Amino acid sequence: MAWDTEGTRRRLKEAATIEFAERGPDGTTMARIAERAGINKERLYKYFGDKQALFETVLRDELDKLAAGVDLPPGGLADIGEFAGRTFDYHAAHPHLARLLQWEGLAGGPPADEKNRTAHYRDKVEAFAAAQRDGVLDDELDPAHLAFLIIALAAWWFSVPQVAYMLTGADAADPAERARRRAFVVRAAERLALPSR
Amino acid sequence: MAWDTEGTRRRLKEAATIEFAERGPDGTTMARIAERAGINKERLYKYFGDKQALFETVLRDELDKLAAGVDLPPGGLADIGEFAGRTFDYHAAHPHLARLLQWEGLAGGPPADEKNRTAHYRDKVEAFAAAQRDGVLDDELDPAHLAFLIIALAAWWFSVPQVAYMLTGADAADPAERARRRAFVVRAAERLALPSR
DNA sequence: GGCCATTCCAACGGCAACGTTGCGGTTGCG
DNA sequence: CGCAACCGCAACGTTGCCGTTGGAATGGCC
Repeated sequence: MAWDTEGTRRRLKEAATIEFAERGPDGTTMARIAERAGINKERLYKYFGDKQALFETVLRDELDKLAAGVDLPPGGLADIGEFAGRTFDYHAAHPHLARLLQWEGLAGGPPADEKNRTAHYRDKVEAFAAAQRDGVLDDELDPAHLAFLIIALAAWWFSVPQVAYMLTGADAADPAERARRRAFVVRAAERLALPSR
Repeated sequence: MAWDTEGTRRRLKEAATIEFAERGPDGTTMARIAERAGINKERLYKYFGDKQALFETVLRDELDKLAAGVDLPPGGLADIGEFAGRTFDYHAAHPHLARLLQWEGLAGGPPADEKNRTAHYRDKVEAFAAAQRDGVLDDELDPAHLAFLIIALAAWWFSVPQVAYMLTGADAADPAERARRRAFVVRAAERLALPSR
């Protein structure tokens, strides 16, 4: 077998992503990550340093993927409902992310990769503000707060799934229910952000 | 000093609530809880059994307090904005609760005290449905989904505070910012749920 | 072949946490 | 008074994890 250091690194990181998302930083053990990856534990330390550093690497990577994975819809923010729907879809397809973000929020401490993320969010807020100036979004709303709550509509389902289950009585894994939830998110975003009719 | 078994029980539970909310089930140690309460660790086991049982007791208690703490506003659900605002206020005043709910959600597993909570939520959904029949809320929206997202508007801030900070650039502890956020939540709930103008 | 980087493996020391136990002292109560 | 329940304290055995280390095997490269 040829050397494949990049593959080893990737396999370790994927295993770490799954384990961290599932059990959180405290509940995860380095031994389990290595076991899942089928690679010796000692490699983890050579590649990523200690557990804290590994967690931050994982989180940063997943955030990069999110930024790359949710584009603005064709119509731009005028199609705010579709933007919210796509964010919902991304979370549904990548449940890791919401969980990692929550572990981070619960851990307290300063956010990982703060500078890049802040810059990214500033761009997003600016896009909302521009859409307001263009009149496609209601301009009476603070753009940062608005962007934050649009994300809330899409992400909250995955944040407290047990509450969603008890309220709706429906299984989140059921495609029909997921479609209903997505449609609701789309309409909610439109009612929230579009100019008053 | 007279016996005060109810007092020691309460002090242990309060300490456990703080520790669990802060560090989560995994990060919390029984010794720390006992230390915070100023009571010997051994008492914890006599009163509450093991760590898992203690966590469930704490969570159930906090949920009871929430149910008792957020009433409907005077105008009922016609004043949907105020209802959302009060939910926001409750979370701001009791940051424990949102954190405990998240730890529970992340832990997976079946929800604690499921039967009572489901019944409670069913009542809430029924109240939303009744308000729709009365025409004070838009009747095109599924009441369970609507109730869920109204909660999202109020609670999301406390779920990922690090994201709120990076997006708004404002300190959540600042009273002015909190007032702005609350006002925004009120308006958002109204736009979401009131009949189309 | 000679050299080096990568990988695996097994084991280690150190430490922190869980849950339990034994014992002596204290309080209520019949 | 006598007994049972409550409480504090210290220590215990066990388990599990972290992060490291020494050594050996393997694959690439000159």
